[in-house]
Amino acid sequence: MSKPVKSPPGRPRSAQSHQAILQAALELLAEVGFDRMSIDAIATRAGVGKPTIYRRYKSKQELVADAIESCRQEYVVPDTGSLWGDIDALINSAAQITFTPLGRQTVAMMISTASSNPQFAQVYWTKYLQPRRQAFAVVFERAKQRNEIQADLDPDLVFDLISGIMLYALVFQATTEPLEGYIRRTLHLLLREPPS
Amino acid sequence: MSKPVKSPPGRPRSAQSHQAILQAALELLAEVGFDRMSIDAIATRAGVGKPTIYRRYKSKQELVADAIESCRQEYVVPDTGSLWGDIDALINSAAQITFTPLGRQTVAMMISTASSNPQFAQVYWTKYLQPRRQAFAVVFERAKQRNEIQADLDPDLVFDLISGIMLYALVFQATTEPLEGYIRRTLHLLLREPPS
Amino acid sequence: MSKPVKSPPGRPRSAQSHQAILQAALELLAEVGFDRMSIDAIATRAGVGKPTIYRRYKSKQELVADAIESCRQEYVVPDTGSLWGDIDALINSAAQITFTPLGRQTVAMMISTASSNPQFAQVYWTKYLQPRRQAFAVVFERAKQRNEIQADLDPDLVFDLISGIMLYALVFQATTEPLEGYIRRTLHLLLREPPS
Amino acid sequence: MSKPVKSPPGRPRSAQSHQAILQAALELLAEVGFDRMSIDAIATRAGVGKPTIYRRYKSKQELVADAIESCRQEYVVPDTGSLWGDIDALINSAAQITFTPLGRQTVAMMISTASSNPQFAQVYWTKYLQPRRQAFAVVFERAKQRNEIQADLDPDLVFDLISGIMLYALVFQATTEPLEGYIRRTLHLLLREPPS
DNA sequence: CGGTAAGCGAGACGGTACGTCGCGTCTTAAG
DNA sequence: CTTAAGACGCGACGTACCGTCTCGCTTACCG
Repeated sequence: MSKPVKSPPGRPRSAQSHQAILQAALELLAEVGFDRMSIDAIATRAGVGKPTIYRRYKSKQELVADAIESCRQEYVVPDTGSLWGDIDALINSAAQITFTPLGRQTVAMMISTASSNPQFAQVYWTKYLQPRRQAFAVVFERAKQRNEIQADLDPDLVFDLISGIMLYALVFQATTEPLEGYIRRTLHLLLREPPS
Repeated sequence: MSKPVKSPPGRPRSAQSHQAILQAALELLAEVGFDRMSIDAIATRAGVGKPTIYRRYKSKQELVADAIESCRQEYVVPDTGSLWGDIDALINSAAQITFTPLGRQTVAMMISTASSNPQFAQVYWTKYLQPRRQAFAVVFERAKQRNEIQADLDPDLVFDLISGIMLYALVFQATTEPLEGYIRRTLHLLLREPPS
Repeated sequence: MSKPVKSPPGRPRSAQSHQAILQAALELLAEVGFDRMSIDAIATRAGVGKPTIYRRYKSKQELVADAIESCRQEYVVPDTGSLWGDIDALINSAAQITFTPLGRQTVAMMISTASSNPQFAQVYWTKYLQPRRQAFAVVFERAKQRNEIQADLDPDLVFDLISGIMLYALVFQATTEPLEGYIRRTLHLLLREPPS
Repeated sequence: MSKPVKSPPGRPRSAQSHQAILQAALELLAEVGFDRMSIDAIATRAGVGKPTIYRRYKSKQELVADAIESCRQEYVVPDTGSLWGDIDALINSAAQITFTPLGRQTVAMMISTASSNPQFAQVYWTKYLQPRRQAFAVVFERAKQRNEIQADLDPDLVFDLISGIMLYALVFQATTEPLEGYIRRTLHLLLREPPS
């Protein structure tokens, strides 16, 4: 059989260009940051025309949001059998994503965009934080069943506190103590355990 | 002995222009935000030539940093006689500064600048957060003497957690519950009191 | 063999913009003169962005040179049947071009540019003076055949003298006698006729 | 009666600064030309403040005019005993002044300024050309008395023609034959002598 | 001889124009 | 009908000079 698919004239590169654009955007985001990254540069590096980008995204923010979104890895709720094991896994996972040049840029862009363009923060919240918050709730539920923590402890509040302190450490990186200890001390305080 | 500092030759820089520039920068920052604010617009509103701005600041960030810096008001440690009274005063003070268009822009700019220009975050930390952290320690010390809280509670950790949660709320403003209650619940949790 | 000239890729430059730029440049040149004419003003009047101008011309001089070049009209050798008739036609033609605001600006720019940018004068010479010089030679040849002038009179030298005196009158306009009489007296002298 | 003019109160203007300004102006005029020469550069090179320049001259043109004026050397009517000897002396004198970078700039500036600022050309005419025109008339008068030329030859017209042709040659330097021969041929033609 | 008024170098001032860069859109030719 | 290429109108950028002004200091004269 010869090719029966007579696809509409000329769209074969679509996926390829798409990937090249996202790749170039991510590279440049990590290299020079959001502000200094130009659409022209992305197009050139991706070997793509500017309209090809604008056909897909209305703005730089949209493009970058999608680029960041595209490289999110599979997310699984850890289940190591103990509360602290699960927590370590969650924190490591978050730290690996956040405390890199790309992660910093992501957060920076999101924050600086947030006031003028709240839906961008919304996207980040929904796509990224929400699942982790729910995962955290699952971890907490298991811990409660194991009697590792009190039954009335609000997992969302704890999660938000941890997220906040990570954000805080991200911003004032050089001026605060190492992040790990910070988070550990916080959790011990919240869980009413003596620091180990 | 006379002062060793000699006034430099030439016409001194106009303090009046300086003020006008800072004023215009703050106004525009609050009105349109950092990104949409042009140096031309600042110069025009301040009734000043562009070079007069560039003579003082190498970049928009430097200018805005100085503008923000210039409008920090006097800071006093509250002493209402009770822990929660003091805390309310501190939180209100922080909220008044942070949860305004100008405050949001300040934080946004600071964060987006932080990775490429860490000393900017450093300045914010030193000039703004540090004093409040110390004030918080004083308030805690008084509360401990009144036996309102446990003696081993680390005020810095609590302060950083509160700061973090405020930052978090600032970024994800629309997606979380109202800030006040959030902070109150957090503090009750940390201070091991039942929510009132 | 096919044409070796390939049309370059991308959107071609707009002939419409090109015309508008030249038109605006000529207008402003005549209105305010070369020095007081800004590229911004040209762009605005032409309804065109500044980069569109700079894409075509590296400097104001280049632009103006092209603008002037673009409005050179068709040139025909006069043939009135008598030497003086032809000469009158030539001089009138030259005067109409030169002794106008635009003409003055043209010559002024050319001269002030000449030392730093000799090829500009070269262009003017080749495109404008050369044809007239040749026309003058033709007129002279006809006059010689009619025995109106001596056979050994060098038309180029006479032409250059006339051109020189016109230039001289252009520069020192207010301080010399009216041009027409000047040129007439000169020609009578050169042609060894008594002034009529 | 002694001088009724009272010297004005206050510190008199420094002759030294004056000289330095003129010197710097001439150097820069020859080096970079009128347009690319900035008052700032003149002030810096002269080791002088800008107001010191503006106190003396209202504009760049005025300054440059004075600078050029200041370096005019003594002018004497040649009297070699023969017409052609005198003419050679006059032409050499003119050529020495005109066909140098500084001379070209002078003429260029004058011409480009002439239309917007005719009095500048007027100054050049009065201070520079007028004396030479008169000298030329004297030389002609002597030649007529020696019967070297016809009595009815108008020295002013001849002078203007020579001036014009020199101007012409200055502008179209590269495109015409060497100046000397040109002028000689012209004169022979005007004086009705066969070219020697 | 001491006051004083103008000149001095330096350089900041409000402006204007410069030439460049990036935006997001439009227009080609090629496939 | 999409692509790569690239020109378009727009507008902000940061720089260079303009001509004026304000400093703190001479410097020469005049009372």
